[in-house]
Amino acid sequence: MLARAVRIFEAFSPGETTLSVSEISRRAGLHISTTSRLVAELTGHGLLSRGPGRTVQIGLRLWELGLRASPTLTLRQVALPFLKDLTHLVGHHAQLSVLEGMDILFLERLSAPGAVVNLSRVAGRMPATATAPGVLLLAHADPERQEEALAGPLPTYTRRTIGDPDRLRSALAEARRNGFVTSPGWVEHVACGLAVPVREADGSPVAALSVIVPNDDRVFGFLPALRAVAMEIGLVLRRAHAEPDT
Amino acid sequence: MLARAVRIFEAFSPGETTLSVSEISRRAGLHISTTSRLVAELTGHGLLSRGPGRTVQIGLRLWELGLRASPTLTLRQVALPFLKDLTHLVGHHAQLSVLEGMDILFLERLSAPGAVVNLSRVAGRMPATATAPGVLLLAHADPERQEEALAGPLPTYTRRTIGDPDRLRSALAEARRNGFVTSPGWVEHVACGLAVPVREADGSPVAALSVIVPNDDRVFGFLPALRAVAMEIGLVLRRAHAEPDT
DNA sequence: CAGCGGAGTTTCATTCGACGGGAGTGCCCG
DNA sequence: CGGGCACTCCCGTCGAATGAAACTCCGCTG
Repeated sequence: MLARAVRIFEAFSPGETTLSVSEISRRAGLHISTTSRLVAELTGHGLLSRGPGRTVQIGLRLWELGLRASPTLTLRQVALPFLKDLTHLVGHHAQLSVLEGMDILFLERLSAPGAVVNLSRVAGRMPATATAPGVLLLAHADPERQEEALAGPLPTYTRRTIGDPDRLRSALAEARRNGFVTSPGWVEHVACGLAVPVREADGSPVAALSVIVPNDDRVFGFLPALRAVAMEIGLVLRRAHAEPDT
Repeated sequence: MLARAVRIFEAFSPGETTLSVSEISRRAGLHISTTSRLVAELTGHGLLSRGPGRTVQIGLRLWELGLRASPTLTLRQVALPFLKDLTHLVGHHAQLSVLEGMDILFLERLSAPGAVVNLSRVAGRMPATATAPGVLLLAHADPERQEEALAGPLPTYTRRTIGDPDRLRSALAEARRNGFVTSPGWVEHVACGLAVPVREADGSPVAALSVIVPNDDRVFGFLPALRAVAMEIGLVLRRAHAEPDT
């Protein structure tokens, strides 16, 4: 069954890339014989692969399929050089992310040496309401999704993370008004995020461009540059959309 | 069934990232009602997603799962800054690839503006025997895999691509002797590949580092730099392997 | 060295869910 | 307006997934 296979994949987390069969069966809540059989089958398709000893890891084929045809690829490809420049400019982290359910999903993240702490990872998730790009994208999402966020739990990292619905509501309104979001100390006391939207041809935000910098009063100084880069990425994106490939 | 789901994923190619349900059913050779049901189910899991109109595309979740825990991620992450430098140095393309079956699979590819033509893509495949990194990695693979390559068909791009087993055999031997492979005009007449191995702690090559440059007599001039970079990637890789994460 | 226990795979009867024919729905185009 | 197409839904049949249990292969321990 398909759902079981997905459960198996989800047993792997960014921290633990290799697991044993019994470990998988425990995490996925599957019978061990089922797990064994499914792992064998998935391995046959290259979606999983066996490492040294009895370990199992995600297979190259899954990576290949996921990357090959995803609409994400274009976005990432287009944004990469801009992110590079941005990283140099701010001297810390630059990241590109999209909204997935109630989480923010990081498509790409570049860091300069000696940058402030940053919990995000490429292909990693964080609760949308706890991050600058998350609040920004949520502010432009369907009203129903916003309601869901307001109704749901609001996980916090520090005392400054948005913890109650009222504060979230005003943060969303402010995000729409300003066109950007800052997250001073939301995740780490010493760090501050700054996020702006990357817009498609129709004006709807498809992704967030953000930087993580030290949490001091120089944060807003990066805003103009960030906006300019986001605008440019949008431009190139629309051009790439019009005439695919190269 | 699982095999069917994989067939569906494989219906998507790098060129065509969005398909209709009937198109998928045709390519995957599945009954349309089966396809419809499976697509719906896969969409539910986020492995596929529906675009505008009735189009279907690869879902973000597949990308996420594939990227999140793959051993590839470390390799790519480590190599990325080195590839960037290399791209600047040679002024054309730099790529990182691994051997998958009889194909070479490109993990990362960076290009300088105005570079020579290059058919490769990130997450794309090419026949191993037709490329420099492919022949290099094949030369260090199990003997049985080499035999399979020698026995199998040898697809060619130009008249200079390796087309017969004898030439392949001597190319493999030469690759082992030299520790590098050049591919003058194998894929495009005007371009030449140059590939060296990236080695693990035990000395076995895990990937190939290669550049694509114009097909003239300056090709060998890049060899020392390429070797130095490959060595350094291997070094960092071993360190990252010893103490995971950061 | 025998005996234990945990991990993994294989076997097999049961049953559950996938399959695909066919009907139904909405859409485009003549 | 009516035929054709793309897609989804429904449902009886049947095949394939499931999980208990048996079996194998370790490494440990008394």
